[in-house]
Amino acid sequence: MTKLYVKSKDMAELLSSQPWIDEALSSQDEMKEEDGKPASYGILAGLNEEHDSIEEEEEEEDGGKPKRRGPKKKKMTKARLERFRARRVKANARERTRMHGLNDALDNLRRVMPCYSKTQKLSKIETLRLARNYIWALSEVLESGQTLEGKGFVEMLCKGLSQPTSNLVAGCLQLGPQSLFLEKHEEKAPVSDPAVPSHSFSYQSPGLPSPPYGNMEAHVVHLKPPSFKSLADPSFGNHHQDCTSPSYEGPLTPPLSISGNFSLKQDGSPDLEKSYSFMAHYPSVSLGGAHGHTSHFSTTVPRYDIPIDMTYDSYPHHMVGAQLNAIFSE
DNA sequence: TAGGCCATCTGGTCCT
DNA sequence: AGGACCAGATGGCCTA
Repeated sequence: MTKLYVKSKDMAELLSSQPWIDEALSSQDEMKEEDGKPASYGILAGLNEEHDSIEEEEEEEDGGKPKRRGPKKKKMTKARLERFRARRVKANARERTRMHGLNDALDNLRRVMPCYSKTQKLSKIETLRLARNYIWALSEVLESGQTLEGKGFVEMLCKGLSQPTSNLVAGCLQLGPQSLFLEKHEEKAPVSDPAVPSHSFSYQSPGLPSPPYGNMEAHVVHLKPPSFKSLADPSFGNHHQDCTSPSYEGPLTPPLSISGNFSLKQDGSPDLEKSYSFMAHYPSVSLGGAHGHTSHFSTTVPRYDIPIDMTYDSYPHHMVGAQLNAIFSE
């Protein structure tokens, strides 16, 4: 049964008294079949042109004969109705495409977030909140020129996020990289034996609630560079090229770059063709030795992700270790 | 079952 | 006139 969505019962009665309404209503069911979606809302779609005339008549009816003014309303003929429907279907398709584009952009944003999972996507609103926090946190790092403490970084990222998302982010960031880049400042990371799984990635309960969505191992963690001092070092972005670890075929997310993102080719070198290029301007940013007032960072920071849908046991830790050593052994 | 999230439809508004 | 954008409404799906 088709529903009428109108402002008032009176209006519904008024509209239903119109001769064209039956035809229009019957067409709604066809619409439903065509679009594969309920047409319950705006069931009078395409008939609003007629609403105006109806309301006009109502206003003019006080006292005597309704006077017709303004452009003469065309009767909703079958041809007009069909034209309207065609227009509406086209508009719906455009709107779908538009929303898909929006969702794609949101997906791209998810991929460059500190915590990314294909299996458990952040909601739209949480993605935007996390993005805001992420930008904020990175800005803080740039301004202070210091590395954020792991806990502080997590706290900044989780500000304003829902509890489940906070748990997810906190859990992801406590998986290992945090301790990794904190250790870096204490001592040079020893070159790990590629054959031996990296201890840094052995999951230890961080004392935080478990992520609500599956295992830790199901999420991608974007590793942070040890400090943003490295960003100012032009040689930093080349580390991944020197990495001699076996080529990893997993889903590397776009590596983060201050100046944009780049994609990695199969051999691990940056795919400049696919790189985004936008310059970030940071006025008077002090980066531990970096000079200048407006910094154009053209260096890139490689990001290495733990692939999703891969259990801890199956994950090639030695590759992670090699990659991390390449990053952090500066 | 309620609430959150999402995709879609829809009509209005603005712009080209 | 037609397209882009927007916000409201709706129903489906999923989870606690």
